[in-house]
Amino acid sequence: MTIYDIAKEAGVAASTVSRVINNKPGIREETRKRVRDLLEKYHYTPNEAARGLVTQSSRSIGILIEDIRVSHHTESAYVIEQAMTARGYCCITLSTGPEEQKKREYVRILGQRRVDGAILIGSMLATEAVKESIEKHLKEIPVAIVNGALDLPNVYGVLTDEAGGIRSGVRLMAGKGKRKLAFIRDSCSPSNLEKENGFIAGMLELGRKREDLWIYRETDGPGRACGDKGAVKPLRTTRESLREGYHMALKILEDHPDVEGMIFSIDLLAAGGIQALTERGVKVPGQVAVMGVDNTIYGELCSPRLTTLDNKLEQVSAAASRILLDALEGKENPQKMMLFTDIIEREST
Amino acid sequence: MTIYDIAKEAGVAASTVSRVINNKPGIREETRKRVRDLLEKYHYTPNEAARGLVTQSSRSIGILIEDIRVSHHTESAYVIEQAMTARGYCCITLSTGPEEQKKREYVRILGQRRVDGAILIGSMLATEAVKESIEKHLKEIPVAIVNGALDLPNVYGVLTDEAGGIRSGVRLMAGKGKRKLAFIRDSCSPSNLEKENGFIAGMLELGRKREDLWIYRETDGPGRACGDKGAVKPLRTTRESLREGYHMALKILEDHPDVEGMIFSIDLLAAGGIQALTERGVKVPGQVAVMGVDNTIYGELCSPRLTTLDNKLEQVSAAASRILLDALEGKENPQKMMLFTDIIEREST
DNA sequence: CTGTTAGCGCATTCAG
DNA sequence: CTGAATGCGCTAACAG
Repeated sequence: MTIYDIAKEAGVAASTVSRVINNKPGIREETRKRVRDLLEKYHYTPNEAARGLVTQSSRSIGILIEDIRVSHHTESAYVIEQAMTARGYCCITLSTGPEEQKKREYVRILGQRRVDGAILIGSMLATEAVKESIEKHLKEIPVAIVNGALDLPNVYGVLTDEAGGIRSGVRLMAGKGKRKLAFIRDSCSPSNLEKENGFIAGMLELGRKREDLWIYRETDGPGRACGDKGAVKPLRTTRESLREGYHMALKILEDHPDVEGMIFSIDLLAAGGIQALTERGVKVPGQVAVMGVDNTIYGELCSPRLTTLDNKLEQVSAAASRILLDALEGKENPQKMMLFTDIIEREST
Repeated sequence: MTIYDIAKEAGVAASTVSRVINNKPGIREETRKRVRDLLEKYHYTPNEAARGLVTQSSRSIGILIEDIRVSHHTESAYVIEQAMTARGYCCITLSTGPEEQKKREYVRILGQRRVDGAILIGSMLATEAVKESIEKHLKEIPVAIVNGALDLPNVYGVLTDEAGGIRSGVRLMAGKGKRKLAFIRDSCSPSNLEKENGFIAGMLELGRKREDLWIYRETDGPGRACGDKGAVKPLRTTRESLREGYHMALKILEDHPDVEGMIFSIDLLAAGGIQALTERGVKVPGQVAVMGVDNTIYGELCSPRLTTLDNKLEQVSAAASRILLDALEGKENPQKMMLFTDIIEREST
């Protein structure tokens, strides 16, 4: 069913049908009704591809996400999708996985679909490979990054002060007499490196020496340094993260039996850590205080309930959506902005 | 950058460029190389909209999901997206929300985008409104439903035996001497009604009378019966579900202090229930056994760890993807199939 | 107020 | 082996 079929049956020209569909003025009410009735009768819906070809706009935006199963990324995608759908845009969501080559390829696919704009969720997507691919394939359209930034004229970055937040976390623990702290992070995303920097800054403030800090990076496997080109890390499921946190906590307990606090880069790791500590009979927070990041539901499920750094992902996502929509309408915004984090204090500190 | 631009610079016709792009035979290797180099030079990527217009295929499939934030739906979307992307299909994912009108509309949007196939995630999408909309807008393409079914010639349903699973759960509890059981469900999705039926069947087996069963349906709000047309339930966040489980457990404890077991329709509610029981000093599972459904990570986070009905969502999703891909290639499959559930027994029973 | 014409970018005939 | 012509379904000038 095309506008020509409708036009023929209505006894008008295709352009008239088009005008009716798009609510353009200058059609006699009688004609309009006749066409409308046929449209309804055949459940006609315009072909977006054809429409996009002539209007040079797909009315769609692309969302790139490293792993759709990570709950805080999903929350972000939800906020963005709601905002975009409300404005008539369709969202093409692609899970890239951790491989740089795939990230590159998926940026290209968005270009191929001629999306009107794109949003990248998570700092793991703010890589050199992605940057190059954006320059090649998404040069003409606005791109926003949630919790990341890339130095390109058409790319907007919305960040949060995670470093400052973690430093506050260190102070919080220190204020409770916990000064022997460990920091544990999973991947080496820019965001996690920021958190690590915050930890270092906080510990330096406490008078600790840089080389004595207890910083645990997740095992990247043998012979693969973090940031190694071509290092293909498989995607980790939530269950694996939980277990990883569990083992990390045990390892720290072994290395430093006098540890007084653990700050994990994400809630899920922290939840695993709490499970390990509890199982070992270590009191949380009496003996060891624990803190996570992201303010996810995981922190409310474990017991004791987890103190966490709320990095305002929802607000960041909303900001990124708004900035993208603004850009789509020609409105300008600063290329880079930062929101501030909050510590949600619960029972684990 | 179009094939014409490339063609002009290469000194060939557009059709030659098209042949090179699509790896068609019958081009001199020399010409092919010349064109390839230009394609590479300009980072050319064919316009999918134009291509789709002539090939009558968008190489995309639509995914409808009620709420992308619900973790087991997201897991499902992930599996599907992986399967589809591997075959060169793009996924257009839309969160419908609970309103029937929106579900209807989003089916139409998929039609408008001329998706080659569609997958609906969750039994909440197997409604009359969706059925009508599919008949209007997706009549020609294959549709698969994850954990649901709809009686339409082009719609495939993949279900799990949740009723049987819950009945087994009842037996499991009875086997441990817990015979005074309550069932609690959140929404009135077909899937939840199935679970309720399983509970009823199990309790009847235990010799209980149908009218004496302790079945708690979530408060739909004043004056809104479950299944009420036009009842607009707001989407509930995971946090609200957790709290709801908490309050439900308290209410049951009040109504029936002698309760010995609680079966919740989803893990998250059960996790909230466990929190309430623990807070009240009720031993789990000593005094009250608890069970959830979905085998999500939530069940591994709460303590004691939750016994749950694994409804094999991942397998169901994989099956739905495969069936859709088969249909896209003209291969036939039964219209309706069922997988079987397993109980994962942990500490709460 | 409505019809005619052209063209969006591409794949696919059919000639040559 | 390659080019010219056609049309996918639609919108947007431009006429009338």
